[in-house]
Amino acid sequence: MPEHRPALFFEIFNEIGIIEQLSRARLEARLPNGLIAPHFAVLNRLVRVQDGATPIEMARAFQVAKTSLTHTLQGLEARSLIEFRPNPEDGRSKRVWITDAGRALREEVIAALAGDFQPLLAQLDLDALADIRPTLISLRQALDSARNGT
Amino acid sequence: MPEHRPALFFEIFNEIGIIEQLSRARLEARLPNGLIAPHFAVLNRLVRVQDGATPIEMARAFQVAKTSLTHTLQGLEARSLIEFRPNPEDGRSKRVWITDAGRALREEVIAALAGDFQPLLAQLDLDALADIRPTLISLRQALDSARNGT
DNA sequence: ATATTGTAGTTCGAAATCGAACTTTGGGAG
DNA sequence: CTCCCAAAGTTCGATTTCGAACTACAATAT
Repeated sequence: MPEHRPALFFEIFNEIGIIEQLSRARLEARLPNGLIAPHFAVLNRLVRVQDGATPIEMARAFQVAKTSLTHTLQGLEARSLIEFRPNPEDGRSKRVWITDAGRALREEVIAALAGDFQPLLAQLDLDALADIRPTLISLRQALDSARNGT
Repeated sequence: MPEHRPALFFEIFNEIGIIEQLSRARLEARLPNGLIAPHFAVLNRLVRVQDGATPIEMARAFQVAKTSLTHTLQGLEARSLIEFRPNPEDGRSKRVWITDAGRALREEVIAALAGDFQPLLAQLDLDALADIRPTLISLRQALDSARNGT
């Protein structure tokens, strides 16, 4: 059987797809009203990576169309979870800042999720979970760099 | 620092989310016209798991709303990649069968993807990739069973 | 200086997804 | 047999996502 290797890729990507779907469903179950995963991803990135980022930077980081991000940001701004300020260095662009309400919401959601994941700790081998992290990072980097032609 | 563990979950889910996005983009780059990942997922399941499955079975397997699957199946049927037949055992339901054209398309896409992933083989440790498979399966199962109250 | 080309962001129309409501059929309870 | 509730699937309206076209500003070339 010469084609074991492609099958491995498919199986891994298949499992990853299912896990993504289930974990996203859990996240969205903890978000209020009309907020979904992409809204949370924006708040999270502003806190963890860069507050004051431009929309185009985030669209590239998330690999989504910039029009999709426009819509997501409008939803967050309408709820006063972020605010826009002009970019003094470039008249074309804005910068996005998280508000106190945005920070508070993010904290609440993370606390709720930590509780949700508590039962999983009993079922899972945490060392094994920690062990797969470097391989996932390598896989992500390989997919990401190949996208740019490396 | 008492809160290392939740952070591990978040990092893992974050990497998995990015990998899912990048791999989905690669798949969709190989699909014709108006077909996207969910269409391919249906063809794949009919071949690998069960040809002649009912729509409701697939909706549950994919964890999507049944209305979404209705729409996906309509797109596949319009292109003659699947066909519906009545279910003799239950007048309410249909059964879904893949056509020869559907099988052929799936084969072509898989062959193209195998070529796309070829360069990744050089960058990745395949043994490490094989090693994370059982842990991913455990994680998926833990998320899945907890959904049903286990 | 001025013209050309490129970039940030929005608007618009099409397709995808979902929840709610509805239709049709199955499976009991009496 | 009839009535009632559950399940399979569709339709409908709202939200999300995307690509194409557009506006406004920046950067570069000549």
